[in-house]
Amino acid sequence: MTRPGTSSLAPPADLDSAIERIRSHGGRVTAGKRALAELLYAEQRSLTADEIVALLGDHDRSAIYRSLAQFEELGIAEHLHLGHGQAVYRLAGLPTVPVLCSACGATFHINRSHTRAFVERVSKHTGVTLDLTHFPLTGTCQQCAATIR
Amino acid sequence: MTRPGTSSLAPPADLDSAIERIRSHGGRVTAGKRALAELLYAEQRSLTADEIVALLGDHDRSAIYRSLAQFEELGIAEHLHLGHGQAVYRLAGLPTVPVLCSACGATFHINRSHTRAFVERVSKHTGVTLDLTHFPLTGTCQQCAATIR
DNA sequence: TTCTTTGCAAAATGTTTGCAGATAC
DNA sequence: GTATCTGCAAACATTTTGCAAAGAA
Repeated sequence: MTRPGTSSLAPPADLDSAIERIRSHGGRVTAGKRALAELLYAEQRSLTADEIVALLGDHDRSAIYRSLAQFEELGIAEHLHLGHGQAVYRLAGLPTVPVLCSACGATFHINRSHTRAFVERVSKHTGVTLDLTHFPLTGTCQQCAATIR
Repeated sequence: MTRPGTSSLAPPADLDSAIERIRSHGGRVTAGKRALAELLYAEQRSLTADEIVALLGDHDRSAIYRSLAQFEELGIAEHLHLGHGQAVYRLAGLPTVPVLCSACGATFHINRSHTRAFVERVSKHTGVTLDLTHFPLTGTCQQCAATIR
């Protein structure tokens, strides 16, 4: 299975370290991979494969998927599944937890600080170490909550 | 978009109420739907479409998907996405939150009581009303945590 | 009888794979 | 020079859709 969080490497500090990491692990730094890495560092947010294709312009999808897979192995990027449809990709180790609004479909982020006590409680009571960054949480955003009732 | 938690109906108390709900909303109670509902009530857990097909025996997949969709509209069932690949389906309103172990791939459940304070905190600070039952959380189970290090 | 549902086949969606030529190192 | 990468086409896995026949109320 393709598992999130498979890489044991710490997220690289910046774009240059990421590029260097590709090379030092036997990968070739191609124009496509460099553009992809630059995009992820520039955006600092979750992007669907479609968005990546659109933002990169003339690039092959399968090459992008392969580059993203390599980035994940190298601890540079990670992907999340938003449920129905597409996954999203982003830099590894961002300090936020993605939340999908089940009413309007928008994705937003809450700071990881909110999750700490919860993660500790679950760990203490159940032995399970949660990692809330690999799948989005689901909820209703403020606007939608207001609209619905 | 196919949204989780779309139904505003409370989960039916038992199988008979579920059956009655189908009928009272203009649905026909067929042998297939009855078998599916019985299965969900008997198992009280998340099942993949494959498992459902296997457990029900000779049933058409598209009919099962359509029945599950109807059950969701009626507030009888809900589905979750475990990421790569298949979704899982289960009765609506179960008092547990699914957790996917990112190391071994197993799905288990933690009691909803653990999530209450967290949900309140996020609501207060961000305005977002989390619903943690519609997507699994991700983490590492006790065995895997022990094995890995 | 009427409207819903089934079963089958085909489409749709998002991702993965095989392979030959191009490219980084 | 050689192993990795790209681009293309085809495969894949899961879910959805169209339609005619079957079935529930």
